[in-house]
Amino acid sequence: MTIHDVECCDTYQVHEELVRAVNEKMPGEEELYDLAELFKVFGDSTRIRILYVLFEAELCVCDIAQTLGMTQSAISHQLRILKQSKLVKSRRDGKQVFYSLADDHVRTIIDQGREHTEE
Amino acid sequence: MTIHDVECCDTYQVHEELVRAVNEKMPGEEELYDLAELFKVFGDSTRIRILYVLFEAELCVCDIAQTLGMTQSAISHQLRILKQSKLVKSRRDGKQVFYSLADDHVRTIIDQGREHTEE
DNA sequence: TAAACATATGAATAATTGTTCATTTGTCAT
DNA sequence: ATGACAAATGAACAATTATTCATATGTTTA
Repeated sequence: MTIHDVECCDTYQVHEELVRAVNEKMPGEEELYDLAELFKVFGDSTRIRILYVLFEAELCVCDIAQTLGMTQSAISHQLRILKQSKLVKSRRDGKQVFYSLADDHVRTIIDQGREHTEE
Repeated sequence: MTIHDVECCDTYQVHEELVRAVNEKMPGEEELYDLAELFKVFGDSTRIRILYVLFEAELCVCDIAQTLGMTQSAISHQLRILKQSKLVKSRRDGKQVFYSLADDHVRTIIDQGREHTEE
């Protein structure tokens, strides 16, 4: 019985090895937070729809809004969140700002999610 | 100019092909909703921590609660959400209920998320 | 410089969500 | 059956969040 053992379910069990393995592989608090934040970004259907649109082409805010039938403001707010998470990048061309996917993780993550939901 | 064209950014542009491609590849409303729901589940650090614990072993509710230093009720509520999303499965053994990962999508999705956040 | 347009942003509101507390349900041992 | 323990659940509260509206910023053209 060591200090790492856990009293649980009214019986003493030797959890030492488990607790060590978990602590070893569990990301630190900050990374866990960042990870949850990232998935939160995918956890909104408006943002997912924006990403699906950007799968097809680089588009300005106005085009995205029109394609999805939402207001410019709503889309702009969501694009800011997507950009902060580095899922999309932007490029200004005159009055317009064009958005595109930042990298291929976006597709992979969404594809994995779809694989899961389709089962 | 067809009915599918979009007036946007004060100029008429031919978006017909784009709109068609988007509509073709964009999942239906229900699947988009399910997809967002799935990612929402990953969008909470408590649930991610639970999944990391289950990466190591099948555990009862009480063990998970002790390992994470949270109440049985809080963990139970979250396990219900994880189970509804088919990310974990459960097995009763006497008074205890043991939880484990439902499939390997969980690891893949979390790994992809980590890859993105670590860049 | 002024007007017009595209985008960004702040405040407000409604809706959603995680945790706690109290209680219930299910199972085992006596 | 009764008491004890593990887990599940409902209600309540605090915190977070998506959209709307109004307005500000940045860019181009006249």
